[in-house]
Amino acid sequence: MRVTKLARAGGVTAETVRHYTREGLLRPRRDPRNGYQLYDAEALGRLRFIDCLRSLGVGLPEIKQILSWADQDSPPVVDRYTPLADQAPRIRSRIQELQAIARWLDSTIRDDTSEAPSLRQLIETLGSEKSAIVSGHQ
Amino acid sequence: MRVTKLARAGGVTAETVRHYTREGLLRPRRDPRNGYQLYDAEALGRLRFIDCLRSLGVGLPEIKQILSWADQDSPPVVDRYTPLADQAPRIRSRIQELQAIARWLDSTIRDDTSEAPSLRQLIETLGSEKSAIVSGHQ
DNA sequence: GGTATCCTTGAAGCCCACTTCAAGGTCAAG
DNA sequence: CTTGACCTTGAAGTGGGCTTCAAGGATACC
Repeated sequence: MRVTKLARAGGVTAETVRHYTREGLLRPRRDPRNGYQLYDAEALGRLRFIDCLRSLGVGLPEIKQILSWADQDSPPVVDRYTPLADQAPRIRSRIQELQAIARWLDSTIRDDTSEAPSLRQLIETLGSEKSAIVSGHQ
Repeated sequence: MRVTKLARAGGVTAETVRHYTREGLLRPRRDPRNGYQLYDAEALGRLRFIDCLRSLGVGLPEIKQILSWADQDSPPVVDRYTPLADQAPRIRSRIQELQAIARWLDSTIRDDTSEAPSLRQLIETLGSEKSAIVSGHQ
């Protein structure tokens, strides 16, 4: 598929896909007839992977490195040293928090009787999940 | 608690907390003796809430508005019109994807026998989750 | 065969969430 | 009573991830 199609499938703009491609995070085939960039199914996986890591605050250069490990199916030993490893607890609490938000959205959106919890209550919940004390920055 | 303590609890830098405070997303009490900003437990919830929305690409002004609704416990009718509402599907697929990554990390980190799935396989998974076709940008 | 939509490139520009700076005041420990 | 770790402010600076621009070719539709 071409750039716009991939972009739509991945929920980003075509410009973003081009950007990742220029930066070498995506490596499309070329259509020899016109020089168009052609992305396969794996590219969508990469794109989603990139988007997830970005959402965790990982920078493009670091992501590029991780992807290059994937490309060469590098030794698992190295994997343990990945920037991902120390992200693990952060990812887990992020999941918890997003789930809390998703649950809240569910009840708020489809509960016409307005028996749903208030936004204030959701926020209170987020403050008291055991998972919060995950160092991270600095 | 004071700024640094909140920052650590929330997994961000003190500067970030100050920034949010300047922008009006957090509204701490003041210690009348010295002018220090004092944050209560709810502030942690707000901070985590902000961080989650940021990770979904929501901008600070929009988040500020959402928080102001929480402050005045605004009518649930309005809630349906929130920028959050159309984020719902995106949040759900993001959860799926993060879970896939977390599972992969689990098996990779603690599986010394290196029977764990490869990074390549994880990425493949991310490309074929039904959840991917969530419009989003632009 | 026009015209609207897509594609290419590198370079330049922009946005905005933070960071840093500068110039101080507070506080606890020793 | 000094050292070091914290806190305050507004203003200015930075970084990086996109976006846009400019100039041009390909494709697709009617």
